[in-house]
Amino acid sequence: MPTDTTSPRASSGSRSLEHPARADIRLADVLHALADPVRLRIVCALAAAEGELNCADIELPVSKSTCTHHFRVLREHGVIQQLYRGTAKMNGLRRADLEALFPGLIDGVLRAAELQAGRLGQE
Amino acid sequence: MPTDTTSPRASSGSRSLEHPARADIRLADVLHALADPVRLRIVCALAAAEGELNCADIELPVSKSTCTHHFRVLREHGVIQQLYRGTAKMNGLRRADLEALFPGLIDGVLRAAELQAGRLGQE
DNA sequence: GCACTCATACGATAGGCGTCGTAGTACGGC
DNA sequence: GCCGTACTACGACGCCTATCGTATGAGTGC
Repeated sequence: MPTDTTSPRASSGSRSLEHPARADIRLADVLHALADPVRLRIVCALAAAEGELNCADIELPVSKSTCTHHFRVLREHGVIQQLYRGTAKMNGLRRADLEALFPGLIDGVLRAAELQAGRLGQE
Repeated sequence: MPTDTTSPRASSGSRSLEHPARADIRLADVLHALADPVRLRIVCALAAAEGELNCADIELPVSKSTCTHHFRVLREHGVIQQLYRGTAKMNGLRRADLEALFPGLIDGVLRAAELQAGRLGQE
């Protein structure tokens, strides 16, 4: 990054990432973000954790690069928030924003995912 | 249809279309089906109509072919049901199936779509 | 300072999807 | 029987996306 000489304090765990504002989150985008099995799994894990999770804390059947890609999709579509903390990147659901925009939607999806997992698991 | 001599009553509105069984409907597929603005519009219109709608009864900003494509996606992913009635094809939401599989999900999505429409409309 | 780890960026690839136009098929009415 | 209407099938096009491997940057600990 040759041109970035303007921010000398870019370190100390504050490499910041772009997130859409609450008002810019679109339903179709959120649904699209949730429509991938891998991402659905990520969201379920984050919801279950209730707190923040390291990227590597979620076991996924894809490579590291692909994992990064999915996290980015979720972030850019307003589903999760990410921030750096030292060497790790913590991820969390944007529950409050999503609930404000689409009340009940996320819980419905999470519940549906659980139900389906149970159904498919024991059949 | 040269080989179809087995069903003498194939007319009278019974060209039948393939629908997935309730047990074969997957959450990710449903979300994917709903993740397109055009399809979201179709689903909202069908939900508002409460009954069955002709394909052409829903105004869409796409060509006829594309329209057919979107209806097919919705049907093959288990979101709507379609059946021929004479020259027209009637469409209806598979509310009961979806509600049984993913309780509250569809209503959540529909409500979210309404809220967003209101928000975007008057801003 | 150096090595290690975490995560990213970039390039490449293959497949899917949304879009359209055109040609074709099924029904119903004249 | 013929035509108009409603929808479909098929092929094409461009874009987006999921996937990967490799190279790179940021931070931690020795």
